[in-house]
Amino acid sequence: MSLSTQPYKGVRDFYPEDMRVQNYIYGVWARVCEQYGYEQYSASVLEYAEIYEAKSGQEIVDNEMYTLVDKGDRRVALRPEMTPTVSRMVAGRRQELAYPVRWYSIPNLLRYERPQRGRLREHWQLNVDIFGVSDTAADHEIISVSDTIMQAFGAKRSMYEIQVNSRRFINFVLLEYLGLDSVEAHTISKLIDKMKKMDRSEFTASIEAAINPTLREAGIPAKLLTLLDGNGIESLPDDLRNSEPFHEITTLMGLLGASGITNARFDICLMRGFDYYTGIVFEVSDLDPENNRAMFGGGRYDGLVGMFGVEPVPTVGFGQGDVTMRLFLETHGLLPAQKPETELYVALIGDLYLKVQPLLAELRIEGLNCAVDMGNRKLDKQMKTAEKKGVHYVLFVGEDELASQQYKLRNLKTGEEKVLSSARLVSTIKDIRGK
RNA sequence: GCGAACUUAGCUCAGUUGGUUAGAGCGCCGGGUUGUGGUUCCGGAGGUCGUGGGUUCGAUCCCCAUAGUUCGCCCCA
Repeated sequence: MSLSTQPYKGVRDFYPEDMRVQNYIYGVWARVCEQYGYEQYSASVLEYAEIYEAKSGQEIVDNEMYTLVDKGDRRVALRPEMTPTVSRMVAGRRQELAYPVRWYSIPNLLRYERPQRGRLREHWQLNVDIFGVSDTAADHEIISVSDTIMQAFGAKRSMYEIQVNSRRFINFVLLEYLGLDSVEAHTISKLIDKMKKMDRSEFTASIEAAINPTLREAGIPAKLLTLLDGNGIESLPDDLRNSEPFHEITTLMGLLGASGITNARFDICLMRGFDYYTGIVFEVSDLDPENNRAMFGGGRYDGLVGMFGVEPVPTVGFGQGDVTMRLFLETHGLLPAQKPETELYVALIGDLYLKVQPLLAELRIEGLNCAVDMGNRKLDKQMKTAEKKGVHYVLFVGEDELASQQYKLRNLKTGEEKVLSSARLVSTIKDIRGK
């Protein structure tokens, strides 16, 4: 039987050219996070299955989680998200950490799903969280980080939009303002979440069906629909706009405006999938009609750390997946060409593998990444290899060059050749690096 | 988990209304005599037509199953 060369369903192989793109994305993520003072952490892909059962969306736990039983009968999961892990880690050291704790990580996450465009079974997801701050400033900083990341990737404000809402506000609207009970409110919030995908009559009917007859006759469904159809803060009734739960939205929008984030807007229909959000939620969407989708998002989840039996720690965070980010960059032509790490390919004229070693060592100590050809091959083959690898420079080394210590350097892009000493060679390539 | 489309060479795809040795372009390998690639010329390798069954004298083509990919639902990054 011959083995398949395909990777497991829904996961990717990263060949060197793919890895360059991944590293570019990870690099932008890490740089922006560190600019804001976030520190990197990591953890194992294996977790006790229980920690997801308390708080992740039930759908994920029931149908999409990779679980196994180990030899000690422990129920183990391959993590489907990072938030429970980081909450566990913070809970474990809650007394010794210096708050506010600002942490980021780029873990791989696994979910047993049907693979589709922008959605695989394994992806790498930037997770950025700030712990210990109840103030809206933390919500503002988290959204600023995600916006700065978009800017760092070269996105224009016309390419994406940031929707903002608040779970606390939505609960106030559904429970206090409309008078629903908590079961109805939960059903309604799930319906609102998929409103844009349903057709209008189906949505209206579902809303009516989810509300008890007394309230239905009191005109509550119509009141709700009017709210949902409203556009932005201005269309909200005064008693909602002036309500206490809405204050944090007003404050947050003010902070975002002051930061020059002009493409943020309040959206009463934004819900987010996870049940653990307790306050502000936000989502970043691609505005390109070719790729019109929610790319990533996050929000406040003040209750999660407390699930580990300790005092609660207020938290805001977001997660951004590599697959959707890459789709965004490709859709908008923002992915820069990636250069290979190897800068110099050393072609040997004659059986000089041993004799060239001192030169290679010198070049490497000086900081050049150089690969040497092997097997005493014909020169045209050696050059073809360099060209195919995308290496920009070839250095020709034969007996004469080793004797004179003057080497011929060829720029494969331009065809230009120079005869240089090793020191000049190093400075020549270093000069061009930045360009 | 549900519905649909697709799967022919390394890649992108033709093709056979079921019939002897299945094609193209690009790529790959070798050569054009010994120190120069990306252009050009010559030659070559490579496919049990996704896999497993069935129908048939005969299947890459028809039927069934299965795997993978893609699209939608669900859910979400």
